[in-house]
Amino acid sequence: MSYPLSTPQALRLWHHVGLAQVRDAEPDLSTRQMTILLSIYLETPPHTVRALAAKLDVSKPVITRALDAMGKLGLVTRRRDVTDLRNVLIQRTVQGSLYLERLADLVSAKSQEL
Amino acid sequence: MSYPLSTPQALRLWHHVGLAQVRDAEPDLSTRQMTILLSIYLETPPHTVRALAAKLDVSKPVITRALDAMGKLGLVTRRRDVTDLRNVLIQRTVQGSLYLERLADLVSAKSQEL
DNA sequence: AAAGAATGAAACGGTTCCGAAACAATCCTT
DNA sequence: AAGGATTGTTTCGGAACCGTTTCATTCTTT
Repeated sequence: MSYPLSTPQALRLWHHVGLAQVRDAEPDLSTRQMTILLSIYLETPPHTVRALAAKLDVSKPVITRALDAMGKLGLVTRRRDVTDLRNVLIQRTVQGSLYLERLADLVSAKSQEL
Repeated sequence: MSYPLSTPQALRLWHHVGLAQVRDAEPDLSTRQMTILLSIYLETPPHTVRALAAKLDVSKPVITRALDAMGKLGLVTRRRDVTDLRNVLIQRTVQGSLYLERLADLVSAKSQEL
């Protein structure tokens, strides 16, 4: 996969994936939440609130609240850092992995039908 | 572009695009709004509230409110149907085209860096 | 040990979104 | 012309999100 997507291909891909998400009425994550979730699962740990806030260029409360929401959905967990009790380490869950796997399958499948 | 994206490629693409959107602090559209916008611009007119609601499998007020929000941003316009005054025809705008063009460029560019 | 820095969470007020129901306007049928 | 159907909007109470500020806890420096 080294070919860039053309303009209409990119839009169609976004459209198809969006349609599937909206129709399936899944627990719809916001763009911010989704991006945070992907950062947690794609980049190497450890993940802290502060580091995520810096990477996304948002305030810390934004991260805290997103973690609250996604924690309620079982997509991430929090645990205090033993070496520095101020820190909170964000951890992945099986459910979160499955959620992103489904998203990836969706994107992958739709990218074929262009 | 006939190769399907692999699972990690798909997630990385979503991540990169999300990062760019979150950081640029654009007028962030929800998944629903974005999908509605894409439906309007990718599919052949005419577009009515009812037809969009049926296609996305959501209620009509969802469409109405999304159109309100996006209309305020100048991304779409509404006009009454002359042949049936009950209908509202949703129309594209220059600003909406530019918005989606930017999104497509973003996706296109990121799809290259995989 | 005390003062300051750093981390994450909570509080606050305001805005936006949601689903469901009720509504006004227009069309269609008879 | 009248009753019913259709279309899009509005209203209502409730929930979620936002930015900013404040707070509690923990670490670090002196």
